[in-house]
Amino acid sequence: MTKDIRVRFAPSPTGPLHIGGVRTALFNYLYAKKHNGTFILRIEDTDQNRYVSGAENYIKDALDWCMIPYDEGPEKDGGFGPYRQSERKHLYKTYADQLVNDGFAYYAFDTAEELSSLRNNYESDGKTFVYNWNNRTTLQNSLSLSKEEVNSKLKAGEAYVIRFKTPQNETLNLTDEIRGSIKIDTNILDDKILFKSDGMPTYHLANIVDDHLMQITHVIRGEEWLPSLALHVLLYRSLGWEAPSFAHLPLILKPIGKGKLSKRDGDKMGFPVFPLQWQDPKNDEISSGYREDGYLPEAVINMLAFLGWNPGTEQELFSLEELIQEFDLARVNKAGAKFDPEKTKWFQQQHLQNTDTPILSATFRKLLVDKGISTTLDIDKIVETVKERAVFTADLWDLSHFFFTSPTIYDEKAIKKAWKEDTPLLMHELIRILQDISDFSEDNVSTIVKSWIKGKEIGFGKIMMPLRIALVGSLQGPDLFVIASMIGKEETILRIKNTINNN
RNA sequence: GGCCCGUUCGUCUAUCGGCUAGGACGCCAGGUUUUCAUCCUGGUAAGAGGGGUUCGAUUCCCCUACGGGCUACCA
Repeated sequence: MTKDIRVRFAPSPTGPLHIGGVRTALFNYLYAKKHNGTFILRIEDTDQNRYVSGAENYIKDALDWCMIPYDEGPEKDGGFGPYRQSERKHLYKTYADQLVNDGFAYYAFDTAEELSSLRNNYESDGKTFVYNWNNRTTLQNSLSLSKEEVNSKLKAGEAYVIRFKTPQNETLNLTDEIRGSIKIDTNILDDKILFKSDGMPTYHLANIVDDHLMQITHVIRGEEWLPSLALHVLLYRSLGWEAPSFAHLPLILKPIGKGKLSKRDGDKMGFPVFPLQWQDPKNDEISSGYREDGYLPEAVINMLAFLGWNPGTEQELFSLEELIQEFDLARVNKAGAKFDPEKTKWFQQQHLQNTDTPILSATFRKLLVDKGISTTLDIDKIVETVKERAVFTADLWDLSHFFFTSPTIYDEKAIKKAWKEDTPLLMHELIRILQDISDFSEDNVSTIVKSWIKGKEIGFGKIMMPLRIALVGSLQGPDLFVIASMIGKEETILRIKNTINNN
């Protein structure tokens, strides 16, 4: 029996999850589900200074809205909890100590100030300070100090960190599922801090310990972690553990300009970078979200899936189920992908068209209630006739308001174009024709009005355009006879009269 | 600066040595819709540059250029 696949999404609650994070979660989820595995949410809250309240709930809500539920996570224990690193605090020290005892790590007493002034000195010389084999014996640590000195410092309660003692003169042959093999010379690595002086582990230690304890088989994360891969693999080895497989996802880049997509880009460039709207607890600033902007989660995940992955066929529209079926790490690209708001809109439009009318009607009914509109009209039919020109559900109102309310303002350009001197006379004549129609079904009205126009030997536009202005208020919208039939004879005639009086 | 990763139409991408380089978004044109949108049809547009390897390179290797990431007691 092969080992069960277990993957994890491990965000840190420092703010709202942005779409890059959602994509990482999605790929983990797709991989897990494709292989009947387990998808785990782990909250990496080891940095107390950057903790933002509400962020964890945001992450959960976002995953929920995006339809990527986790099998294990906070409040959802699968036997590997707890799932917040702050609640696992007691675990990490043991492993840090083990590494020290086994000679793979050491205590360091250099203060943050000392190190930062060292960095500044190096920088002014045009060099970069790296804490590693090259200078570790000249700094304040258990490698340079005598055993007695170290013990007395420790006993005195002096602040210390635990650093990894990177092995020397070794070429590591690392494997990434997406990029293949990567060779790294250990001499260029620095002695990363594993355990901070505040008693918390750094990402590097906590991550390895938790992935091991939680029996993670595949680590799928963003490319920004690629430089840490060597350290992580070394850590597994030093702890005597088998390392999982690694896959580093290409980054999502800004649509225009340079660099990776950042949290600030969204509202600056006019599109959301967050799945859900977010209000910053510090300054109450609001950042827009895909959900609030009217996007369907189906569209968002479809778009996200295609940022860095493709099925190799020409199919672009996918349901979640289909994505699970087709997903394959081997088909993930290596290069970063620029985010495209236009294509995102297209995905949305396509998914909205693929949404069944009753589902759209349900949200539309709520929208009507919010607008204080009560109606006896057939909402399903209205949605059906108007749907094909909508991109967002909110568009439904703009495309159908004239079914519910008479026009009060008329589009100026439309009037100029279609409301001529002889129009009022023709409209009065039309009213008389309409008055005599007893069966006001769209087919019947259409037949009668059209034959009347033909009989008059004038262009259709002479009648149809003014009529459209009367019923809609502008030269837009679906078939006129559908509208007339739905609002009924009286309302139709009333609107024509109103228009005559107003123009 | 150092290290690592990457590089096909403007953008997302297909191609796993044989290419008239395919699709999608966008854009442009035409058609349908006596309106608008949708929709349909067509068009536009690409292998960063230079060396190899090979009968043959977009595909393999090297160099350069460019892009991206990392370089914190942040993740």
